Amino acid sequence: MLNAARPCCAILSTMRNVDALDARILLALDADPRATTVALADRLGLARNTVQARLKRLEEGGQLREHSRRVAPEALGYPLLALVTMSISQRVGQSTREAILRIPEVVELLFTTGDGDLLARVVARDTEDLHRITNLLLEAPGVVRSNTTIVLLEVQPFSVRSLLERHAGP
Amino acid sequence: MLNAARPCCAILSTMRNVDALDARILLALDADPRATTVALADRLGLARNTVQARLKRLEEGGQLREHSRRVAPEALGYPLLALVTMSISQRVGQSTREAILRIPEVVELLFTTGDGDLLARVVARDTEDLHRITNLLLEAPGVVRSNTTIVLLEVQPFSVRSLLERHAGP
DNA sequence: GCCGCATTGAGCATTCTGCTCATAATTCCT
DNA sequence: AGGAATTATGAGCAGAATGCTCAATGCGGC
Repeated sequence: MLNAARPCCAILSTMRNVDALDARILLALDADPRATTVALADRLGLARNTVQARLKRLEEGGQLREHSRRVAPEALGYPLLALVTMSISQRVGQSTREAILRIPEVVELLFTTGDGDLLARVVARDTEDLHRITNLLLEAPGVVRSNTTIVLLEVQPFSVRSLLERHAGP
Repeated sequence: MLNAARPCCAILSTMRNVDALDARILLALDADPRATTVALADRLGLARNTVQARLKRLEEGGQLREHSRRVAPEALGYPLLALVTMSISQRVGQSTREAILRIPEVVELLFTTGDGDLLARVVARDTEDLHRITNLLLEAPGVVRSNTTIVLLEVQPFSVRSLLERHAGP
């Protein structure tokens, strides 16, 4: 898991983009994730073989990410969501990120521009739990400053449906 | 889609938490998202009926979110990822969030504590595209200030696998 | 016009699903 | 400990889906 890091753009070269048909299939899957290939083909007016081949390509081609993306952290007992920006003092080696990624409550970790160098998305059981986790973060080698922002409301949880809809065409 | 907003905690009351067995099933699904129920049952040493019932409950109980969470925006032609924090001047009504959510490139929208009131996760085709989108955001009613941070590297893309592993027990 | 690529339709053996029911095994409550 | 409720298991069965192959049919680029 520690070497899951990847530059945002390097993928583009290897990764074949999804076209309008792929987008339509993914949207149909969005409406009913457990739909069978046949059901999707019916709904979209496509041949079963087409949907089957497309889906296989999407899964094998890396356009689809891991399934745990769909699991709601609340359901695991972590109703609190926070964003922690951190500044790194020294040249950041593997050690810093490894230390941070060893914390299970860190569900996402990004290098960013701007005032902070690192942004961690953290889930917690409650505020006390969050305090414990931010302390853990500050103990990671090279982390000199941290700033915690609590998420009050997920107005729109992560979703690329709007992009898919645009991609799917009219 | 506009009314997908939900308080972080209200769910907990309705939502039955996933237990260790659920977590193991979800982890197995993570390893092979297209695995059949029978295959999962075999791998986990469970009865087919058990896995079938559990999965049905997870899907129907809201513990699993939409499928498009798994789609990589890069594959749709949006290699750039940015975080835009915004300050809201007036009492923010529906109009502000609706205006923002009408922008397809906004893939996530959060109300937060701290210096900004709103945080938008935005994907873009390139920096010029990002500039266009941030201007769109500033045109939304009530948005007075914005601060854009570019994501340089996704060290760890969103994943709750570590939480699942802890939940699954030893 | 020709070639490569994707879609389509068909067929077939195997596997899976959805469903029900009855029987253990667990957990929870008193 | 006793008993009840929930959960897991095993079996069975008709119908449906899958994985696979092959041949035919578009469709765009050169």
